[in-house]
Amino acid sequence: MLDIQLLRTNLPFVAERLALRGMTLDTAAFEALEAERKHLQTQTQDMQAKRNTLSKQIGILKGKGEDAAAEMSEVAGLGDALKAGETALAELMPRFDTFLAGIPNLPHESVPPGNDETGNVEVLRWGKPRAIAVPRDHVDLGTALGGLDFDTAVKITGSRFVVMKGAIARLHRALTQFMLDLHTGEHGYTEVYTPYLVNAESMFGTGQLPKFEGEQFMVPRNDAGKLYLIPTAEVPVTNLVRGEILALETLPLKFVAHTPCFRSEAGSYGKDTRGMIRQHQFDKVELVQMVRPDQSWEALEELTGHAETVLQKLELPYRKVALCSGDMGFSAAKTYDLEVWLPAQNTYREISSCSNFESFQARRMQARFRNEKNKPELLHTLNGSGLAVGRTLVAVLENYQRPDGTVEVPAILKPYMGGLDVIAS
RNA sequence: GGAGAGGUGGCAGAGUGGUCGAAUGUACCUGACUCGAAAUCAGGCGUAGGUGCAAGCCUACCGUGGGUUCGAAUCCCACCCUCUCCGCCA
Repeated sequence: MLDIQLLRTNLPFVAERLALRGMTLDTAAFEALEAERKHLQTQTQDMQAKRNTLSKQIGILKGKGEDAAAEMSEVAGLGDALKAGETALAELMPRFDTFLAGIPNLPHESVPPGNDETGNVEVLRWGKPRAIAVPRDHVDLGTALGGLDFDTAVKITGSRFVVMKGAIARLHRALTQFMLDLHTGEHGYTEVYTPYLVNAESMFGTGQLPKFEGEQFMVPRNDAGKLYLIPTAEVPVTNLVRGEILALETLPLKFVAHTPCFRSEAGSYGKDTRGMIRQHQFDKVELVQMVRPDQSWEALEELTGHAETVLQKLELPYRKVALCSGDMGFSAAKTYDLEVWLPAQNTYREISSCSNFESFQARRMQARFRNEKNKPELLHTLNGSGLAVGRTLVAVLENYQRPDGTVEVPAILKPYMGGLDVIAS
């Protein structure tokens, strides 16, 4: 959520930055809402103040045993207008809030302008793709090795799920373990285990609600609420600090969590229908930081570097891309994507997305810290995949394949694989 | 699933219709005393929003949502959550 004061004081600036995202801010609608709000609020608050004063006088008079009829009739005269004002305000504010909650974050100055993914800017390339004469894709490799089974997943659930077996299931677990150990051991993150079902407030806090409810798996629960399967660990982990006021010396907070992620709309456009690239359920190791505002840009570079380290240690070629203004997610001020080399697709594919949200999520969550002046101030939040485990598995299978269809185990993973060198059927 | 207790400020804990945004304690901040510290004493100390150049003033908030009333933390209704015990259970 943007700072309401920014819209009030500098609406043209906000509209201009949003236009970079391809979003047209309805400034006339905002100005109309704001005018109505201002009028209703001041008018209603004046009446409330009057009522409060009179009611206090009535209390004092009655306490002394004196007659309060004059005050009683005066406050009675307020009755209808006051109620009408309160009702109108109660009707207006949710509309105001919905309008505000539906506005995406402003892109940072350093974000390259652009309308879609073609405007993204490559920042660096790391590693050199291995020469593979006729690369097979992970579906062929994994199925032949008996470790990936899409047909059985269709039987027990439906499309866009997978069953893993044997050494490949273990490889999947090894990748997870390796990533968690790296981030906790070398990058200073604290491991957390969180719920995989969250309430609507948490989904609102990180920006998935109200705009993207259709992309979520929702679980009906009771009349008062429903729960959502997390689309990313970002949701429960960032919400750890929702409604909190943290002490300055506890910052920065750095958390890493391994969770499954559930996305309902993944693949609804018929993209990546084959294989594990786009699934309704996938595992991810997520990095989350809560930092002081003056340190968040430094933190984005650092956090992205932590994700890159995973790829480097796995010796997987990748490139780092700065997303352009039109391709960023709703809540982000700036995003780097890491794209891993997939030989069978002969291209780089997204495997991590690292973003600085500045105060956008913190404002929705009222997540603050006490600054040097002892005043509550909004935190900045960041997160990034470190990495998406399913896609990392795909990358390992495809990049480490051998001509005979077996797959070499990356050196760094061997301890996690019981010393296994090669995955064969 | 059954029975009971309870949700008030960072924490603890008063408050059952009227100057209550809320006593008191504790934590924290400032000052005094001290060579310094502890102890002690004095003062300060919620959040969000509105309005104003500012000082300030105003509104809302005592789990959530309704209701009664001139006036609700306090009374009524519904819901949510937490804790304890029993049952069931990985």
